[in-house]
Amino acid sequence: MLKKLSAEKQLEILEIGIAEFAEHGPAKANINVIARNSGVSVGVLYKYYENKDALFLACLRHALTALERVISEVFQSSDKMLARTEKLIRALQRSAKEQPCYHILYHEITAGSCRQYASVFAREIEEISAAAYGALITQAQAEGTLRQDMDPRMFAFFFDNLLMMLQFSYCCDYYRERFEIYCGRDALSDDDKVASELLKFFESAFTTERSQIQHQN
Amino acid sequence: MLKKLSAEKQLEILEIGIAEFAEHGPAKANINVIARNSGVSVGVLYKYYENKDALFLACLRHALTALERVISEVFQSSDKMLARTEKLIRALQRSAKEQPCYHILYHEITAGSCRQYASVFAREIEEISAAAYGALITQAQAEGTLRQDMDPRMFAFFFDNLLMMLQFSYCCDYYRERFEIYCGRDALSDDDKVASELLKFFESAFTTERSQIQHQN
Amino acid sequence: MLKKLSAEKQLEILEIGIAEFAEHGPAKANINVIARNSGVSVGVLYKYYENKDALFLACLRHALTALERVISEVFQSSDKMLARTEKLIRALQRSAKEQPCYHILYHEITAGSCRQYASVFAREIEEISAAAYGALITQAQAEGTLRQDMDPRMFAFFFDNLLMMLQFSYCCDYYRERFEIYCGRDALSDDDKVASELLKFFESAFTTERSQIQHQN
Amino acid sequence: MLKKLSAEKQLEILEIGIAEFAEHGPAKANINVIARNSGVSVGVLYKYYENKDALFLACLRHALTALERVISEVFQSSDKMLARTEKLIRALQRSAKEQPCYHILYHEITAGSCRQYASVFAREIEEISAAAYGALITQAQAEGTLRQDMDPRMFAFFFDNLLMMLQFSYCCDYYRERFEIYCGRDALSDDDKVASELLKFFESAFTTERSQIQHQN
DNA sequence: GATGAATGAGCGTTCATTCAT
DNA sequence: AATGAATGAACGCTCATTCAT
Repeated sequence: MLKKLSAEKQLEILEIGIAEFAEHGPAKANINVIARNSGVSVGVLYKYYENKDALFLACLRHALTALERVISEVFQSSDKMLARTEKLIRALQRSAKEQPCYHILYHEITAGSCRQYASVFAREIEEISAAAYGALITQAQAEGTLRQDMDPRMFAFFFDNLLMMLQFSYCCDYYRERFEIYCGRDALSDDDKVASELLKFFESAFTTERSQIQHQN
Repeated sequence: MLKKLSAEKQLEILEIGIAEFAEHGPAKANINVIARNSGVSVGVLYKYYENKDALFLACLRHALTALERVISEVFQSSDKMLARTEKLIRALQRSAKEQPCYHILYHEITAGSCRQYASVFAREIEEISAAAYGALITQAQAEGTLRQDMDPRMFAFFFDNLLMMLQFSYCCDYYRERFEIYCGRDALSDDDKVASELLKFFESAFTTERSQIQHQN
Repeated sequence: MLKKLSAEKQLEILEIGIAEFAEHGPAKANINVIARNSGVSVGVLYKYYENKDALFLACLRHALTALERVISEVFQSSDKMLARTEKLIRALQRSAKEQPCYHILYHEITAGSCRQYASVFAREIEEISAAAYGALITQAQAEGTLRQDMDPRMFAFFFDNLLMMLQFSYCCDYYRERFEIYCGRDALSDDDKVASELLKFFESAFTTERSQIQHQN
Repeated sequence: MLKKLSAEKQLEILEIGIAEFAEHGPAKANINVIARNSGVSVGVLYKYYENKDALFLACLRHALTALERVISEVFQSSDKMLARTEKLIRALQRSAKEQPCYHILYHEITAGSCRQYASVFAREIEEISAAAYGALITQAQAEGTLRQDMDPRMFAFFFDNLLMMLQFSYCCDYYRERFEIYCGRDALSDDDKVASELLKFFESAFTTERSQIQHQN
């Protein structure tokens, strides 16, 4: 369906759309505003996207693709679990600050206004990371670098929960505010501190069992 | 706010409102539907609540008060850290299943459509739990039941992150779907398993440091 | 669904609607104009009629009911065929001049823009008159006041064709123009002449057969 | 009007336009669809036709010219009134089945959406046939093959009314449905029956007067 | 000249809010 | 005070028309 609109224009529409949808949510976002801000007419929007919903989904997909790229880059490396985790944390911190709207939009799918897409998108998005994390963790357990006594899938789940909350804490208004309340006004800027603290939190979870066994002896 | 409507009616309005706002999100929720379902006229709604926003906030406050009660009940006890954590997990599991809309509404504040209330509500809601968790953790560190090498506020933050994600995973469509993807179709019903796994994850974080020091030796 | 709007207001909306739909056709008729001209808000229109289509159908039904009344009044009488036909012609002439829009709307159903309702409305409207005319004609044949050698249904069909064209010729712009071209500028005002000529045309069709048989002898 | 487009292309545009206008009515017909289906750009359409209206009128004129040809072919012959009438009926039946859209378009001018062209087109189209029929009838009366006691113009009018309704009954959805209701499901296919019955109806009108005089004696 | 992407006025429809009863 | 009918601004979407290429 996309044909002639210059690639940059297409991208601009998506970027503007992402900003609008992220700012007001899919329900309150205004198609006419997106058109105006993109410097195109509504007609163009409707030439390329069947309706508001379709445009929203296109914005979403664009944002998610970018986020996936961030994650998958980290997964290219052959680092050990902890090193990789640190890279992941750093990448999310950077990305959430550089492209907050992408992460906000990701968060938006979890809200009620997107209820209709919930199951479709959950499968599309989370299945990938669930599999990646699950595999990583199973492998780590096999190598003995991760405690043996936890369900790897649940471990992956808690692991990703912390990462999701981390990214949202850098860009979603409410979570950012909460972040400051919990960790102090500087938390948002002191990425090193946050990264190292989260890493410590993870680290213990990774390695405790053996030590606990020692401890019990 | 006037005071003539019977207490039950007021409550009913709030309950119905919570259901409607939770189902459709604040933007798409329909005031006229709330009135009809509550068995009152829109006129009454506007007598008691200045506008849709005000009604939403009232519903929100009602839901949050109930959630706070759940938490604070757990905090009444003088249990040790781990025991208390388990109680918290169990309470959240139960509450998220019994009153999903309350939790959904809580989640809704974090979405873009509520951007305007973000900072106000974050303070109102999170300051309490942040303080409670922070105090608990500081105390636990003092007592030696919690590792010393972590920032207590950050620790509280990660701790609460996991609990928030837990509650959302039981009632918000997207998170529930994701929960199943990560942990399997039975995760939603096997509360014991989830509770024990999350507890293990926490436990290690609580106690690792000493053992790691041992480990380093 | 109709509940509180005063009966007169309801009627006014229908009348204004009929005028608007008759003037511009269903596709070009403007809901906001109908609302404005009726002295109500669009909201009211949409409270009583689900959408433009539903309003159009309501207008149509209103007009058709009035037209049916005109016809059925003529059919109350126990006149002979010819007398009744004359009454019918006169009634249609009068009605088409007094309430042109009703007839125009009836004509509108036959146009392409109403294609979707064609079969439903044809059954609803024409079945009644087809049956009435058919019965009348069969009876007339039995009584010997009508030629025997014609299919009564086809006879009824041609009979009604002439009456339909007659009514349209008094109110639909094109047909009126055509009427004048065929019959002269005065035709539109000289109802007596038109009635008597049409009657003569019918009369011969009613009674020819016997005489033709005589003729053939 | 420019003259560069190949004659075939011009014709194709008109044919496609006729189909589109006939199917959806002038108001809902879509210029862009006509362009696409014709294999030309909208730009070309607007080069040759000032606007949608002009294109519609061109389609109309094309359709009407074809219909006139059908009629005028019948009028070439030097048949007697009845024979000629039969030929006319047959020609209309055939044409209405072979090129339904042409007849549908003709019918469309009579609808409200074409109100603006009513008088112009009525003159253009009906004056010719009115004159032809009028002359024919006057001549027939002079020859004594037609009853003397009727206004020839009115006679021509009723005569044409029946023919118009006949052609519409073969192609316009509503009229076709009505045709079946009046004359049975087979009427549409049994052209012979319809032609003969209509001819009988006419025949009597042509010749009644004398026989009635005889009858009165 | 031909193209068809782009335009944007215009309309159908919704629903938060008001106010006459 | 309570009602709920009525309001009308606002927004999604269409498509006749234009114009840069």
